[in-house]
Amino acid sequence: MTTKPMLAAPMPPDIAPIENVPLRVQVADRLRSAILSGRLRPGTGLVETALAEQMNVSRAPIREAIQILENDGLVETIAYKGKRVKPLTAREVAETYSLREVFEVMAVRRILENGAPLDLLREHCDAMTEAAEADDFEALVAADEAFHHALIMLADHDLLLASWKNLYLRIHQIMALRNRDEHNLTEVAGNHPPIVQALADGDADRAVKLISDHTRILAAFDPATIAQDL
Amino acid sequence: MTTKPMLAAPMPPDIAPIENVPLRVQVADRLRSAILSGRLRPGTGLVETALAEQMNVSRAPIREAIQILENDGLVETIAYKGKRVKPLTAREVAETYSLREVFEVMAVRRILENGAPLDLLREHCDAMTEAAEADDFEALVAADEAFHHALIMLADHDLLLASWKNLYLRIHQIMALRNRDEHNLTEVAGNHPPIVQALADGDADRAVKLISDHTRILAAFDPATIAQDL
DNA sequence: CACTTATGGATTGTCGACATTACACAACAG
DNA sequence: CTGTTGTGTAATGTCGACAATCCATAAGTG
Repeated sequence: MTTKPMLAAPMPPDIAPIENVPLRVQVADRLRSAILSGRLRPGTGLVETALAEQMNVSRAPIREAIQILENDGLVETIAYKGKRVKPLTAREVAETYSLREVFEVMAVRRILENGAPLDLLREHCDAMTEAAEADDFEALVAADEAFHHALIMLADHDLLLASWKNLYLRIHQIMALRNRDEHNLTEVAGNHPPIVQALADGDADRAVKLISDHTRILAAFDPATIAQDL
Repeated sequence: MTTKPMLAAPMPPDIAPIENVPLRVQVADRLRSAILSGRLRPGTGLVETALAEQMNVSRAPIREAIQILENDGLVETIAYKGKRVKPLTAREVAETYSLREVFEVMAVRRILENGAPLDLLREHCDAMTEAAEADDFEALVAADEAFHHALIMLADHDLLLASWKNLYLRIHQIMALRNRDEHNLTEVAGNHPPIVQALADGDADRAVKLISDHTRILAAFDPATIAQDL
C-alpha cells in the first residue's frame, strides 16, 4: 500500500537543491526584467525568431515566455503581425495607481480587523529613512516596495497578494521609465511612518486616508514622460 | 489568378467576416467553458496528449491554451508532473468574493463621482425580477452578471474591468458547482433595485453598504459543497 | 497618372519527433 | 518483513521544419 510514500528520511538528501527551471521561465524572467528595468521600452517589437537565436533556444520556449508576459499584461500580441511591449498610455498609468490605492486600502482595513503585527513595517520604514538620508534612490525604491509588499502580506489574503504583485509589475515599469528627479526622496520616506502609527493606533480612517494620499502623490506624473502611442 | 471576386465597392467584400481565431484560443475557449460550467471539476487532470488527440490538434496549441487558462487562474501546472483544474479551497472562494466586493465598491464610488447614466442598470434589474418571478435560475444568473458587468463598465476603468472579468471567471465556476437551491431567487433579484436607487440619490454610503451586503450574501456558502483538496 | 492586382518577404501558427524528468512498481538485500 | 535500489512508463519540456497569414512594394491596366 503505497498510497502516500512516507519517507523515513524527511530530509532532502541532495546537496544541490537545483530547482529545475524550465527554459520558458528563464526566458520570461529575462524579458520581464528587461521590460521592468526600462531597457525594453513600451512599443518595442518582440520577434520570436530573433529572440530565439539571441538566447540560443528554440522558438517554443520563447513563445510560451512571451505568453507569460502577456498574462502579466506587459506584452501584447497581434495575430500574424507581431508582438510588442505593451504601450503605456497616460490613462493606464492613472488606472494602475488608482487600483493600487484600492488594494492598499483593502489591506489596511484587513490588517486592522485581524490585528497583524507591525514590526516588519517599522523595519522597512527605517530602511527607507536611511535610504532617503543617503540620497540612495535604488535603495529607497527597494525599501518602498518591501514596505508595501509587507503591507499586502499582512492582510493575509492570497488573492489580493497575487493581484497586487501583478499590478506592481507595471508600477515597477512606470518608475523605471520615470525621471527619478520627479521624486522627493525625503517626502516619500516620510509618508510611511504615519501610516504605521495610524495602524498602531487602530485608527482606520486616518490610516486609509494616509495610504490613499500617499498613493495619489506617487500617481502624480508627467504623462509625456512615459506615455507612448506606439 | 485569384478567384477572389473583384468588387468595386470599398466595402469589406467578404460576406463572412470570419475572424481568424487561432487554434489555441478555440481550445482555450472550449476548456474554459467546460471548467466554468462545472463539467471539468476542480482537481481534474489535464493531459496534453489526450486533449490533443481528442480535439485533433497538435500539442502546441493545447499547451498554449492551457497556459492561457493558467493565466486565468483556472488551471495550475506542476512541472513534469501534470496539469489540472485548480482545486477550489474554501479560503479561495471567500477571498474571491471579498475581492469582488472591493471591486464593486470601487465601481460604485467612481460611478457617483463621474455621474454615469443608470438606465442600463435599471433594465437589468427588471430582467432579474422577471427571471425571479418565472423561477428561471439560468436567466437570473445571466441578468445578474449583466447587471454587475454594467456596473463595472460604468465605472469607466479598463483595468478594473479586466480584473473584474478575470475574477468573475471564478465566480462563474463557483456558482456552477453550487447547488442552485442555496439561492433565494427573489431575494437576490430584490437586492439590486435599492442599489440603483441609492446611486440615483447620490448616496455613496448607502450604495456602498448595499453592494457590500449583497456580495457578502452571495459569498455565504457551504464550503463542503465545492471545496476540494484534490 | 490613378487605381487595381500580383508578388515577395517577414512573422506568427501549427505540427510531429525527440529529450528530460518524475513517479510507481518490481526486484532484491538485510 | 522492512527498507533500498533499479527500471519502466507516462507525462511534460524542447526542438526544427513547414504552413498560413499579413504587409509593403512593385507590376500592370484603364
